[in-house]
Amino acid sequence: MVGATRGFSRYSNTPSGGLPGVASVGNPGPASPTLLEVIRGLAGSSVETIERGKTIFFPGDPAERVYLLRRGAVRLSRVYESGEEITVALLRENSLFGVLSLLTGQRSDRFYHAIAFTRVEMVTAPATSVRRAIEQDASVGLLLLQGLSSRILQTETMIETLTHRDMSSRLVSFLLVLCRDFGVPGNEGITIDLRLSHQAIAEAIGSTRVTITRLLGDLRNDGLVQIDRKKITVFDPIALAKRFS
Amino acid sequence: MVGATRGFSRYSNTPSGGLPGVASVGNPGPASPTLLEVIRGLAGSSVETIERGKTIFFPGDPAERVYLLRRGAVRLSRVYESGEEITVALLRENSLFGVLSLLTGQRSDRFYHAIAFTRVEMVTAPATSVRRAIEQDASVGLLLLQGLSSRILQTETMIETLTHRDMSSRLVSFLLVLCRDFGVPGNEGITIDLRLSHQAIAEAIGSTRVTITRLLGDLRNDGLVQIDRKKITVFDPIALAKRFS
DNA sequence: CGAGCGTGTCGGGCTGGCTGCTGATCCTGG
DNA sequence: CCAGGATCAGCAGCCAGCCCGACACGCTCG
Repeated sequence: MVGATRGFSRYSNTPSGGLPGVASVGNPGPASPTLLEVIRGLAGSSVETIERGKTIFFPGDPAERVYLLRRGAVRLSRVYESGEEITVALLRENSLFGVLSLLTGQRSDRFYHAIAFTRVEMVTAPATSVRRAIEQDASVGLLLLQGLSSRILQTETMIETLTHRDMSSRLVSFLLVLCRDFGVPGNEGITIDLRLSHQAIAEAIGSTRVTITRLLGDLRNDGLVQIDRKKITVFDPIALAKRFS
Repeated sequence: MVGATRGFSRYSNTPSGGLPGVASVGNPGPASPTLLEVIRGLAGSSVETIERGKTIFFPGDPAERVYLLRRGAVRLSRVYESGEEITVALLRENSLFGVLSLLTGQRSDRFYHAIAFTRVEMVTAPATSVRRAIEQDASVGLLLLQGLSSRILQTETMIETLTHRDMSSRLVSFLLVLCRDFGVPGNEGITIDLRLSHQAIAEAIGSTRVTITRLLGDLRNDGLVQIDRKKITVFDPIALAKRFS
């Protein structure tokens, strides 16, 4: 009951995928340029294509560029010496990342590992150019601000997901987040446009591969989701949301 | 071993409390104004003092103001119909919140509950004024951007905390975060300047009151922390970090 | 076509959530 | 300043959810 309302409101608030007003960061209006266009126009900017699985930056690399994801998904993760790896964020299109470099002028190094989770197209520019551009054209600052606000809201949603006590709720909540960020509507539900291994899901929600296999199996047996070649289709997000315990 | 290095590096990176360059958002230099001064100067801004436990905004309230926390701590939480409440963020001084209102012009409502966790002093201004100010003076945009970047890093640290699988690690990690954000050094360690009930901790890390009581008791018995009138003192953060499992 | 990764399954063991209760501490109003 | 209520802390016992380790099978991509 509780969970149902919870999940329902989350989903129903996002008919076009996103928190109210959040998804549309990239198109502030017909007249003004988009964030993408702005960044592409900066000194030292470049457009890059990265293959699935390749690293964008390593922990320890100097943080001097800002990135805007144009197409695909990027995984930000923390790697431990044990080899264990946890996912801190799965970035969707139009997400801004590498913002560490925007902080006070002093040098700092990346502490996350950014890898292309799918084939990725992104635009990148030196932080110094970005700062200069803001000083010259205030609307750039506003665009960036909107981009970052959107990131904060996404991250907070993820925190909500992670504070669920039982894994089943966590998984369901995570799937709904993925629908919001990576879902493409089809005639039999929403398909999450990512090739997700159970291991990858486990690393994102703090569980283990075996548990994810079991829980996903349960959801499938109950006719709530379908999995085909690592792509998950959620038949009915509202029904799925009822699975909150 | 793994955990030791992990915790150590986190703490040793933050001698003055904060990620590198993160804490100093409020003072970009002697010449330029601080974010605080800027916001206070905006049309429609006000300085407010809120007593511990009072609400700053409710879910459902229209999101039209931006807040900068000047003194004290604010808890952002999600309330469910069951009465259960989870903490999405514990904001420290100089944190910017209410950023939802900065997103695209369209109306939107708050979906979190913001309450004063301690007695709070904050500065607030209408989002429209903020937007106008950015257009007039680009350095305002830069300051806000730094504020938000800092928030993102904090939030991501919290996600890291929450993906630890065992509660003991989660608690330890959370205590270290609190030391970073609310710690005041004393002659026998770092004291977290918040009156935290076990329930409050549980709501922040997705556990239960009873478990927190037990784990905190263990830490105390092992001489790692001390608790006096709900204030927690961490004797040696580095030793505490060794408690990661 | 073979190697490697990903998926599905089983059992054993333990962590941690849940319930119920008691005593301590804090807060408030008379 | 005290009394009484409310919140908080601590303890124990029960039970299940989930981690761990191990193994077999299937898919996929070189």
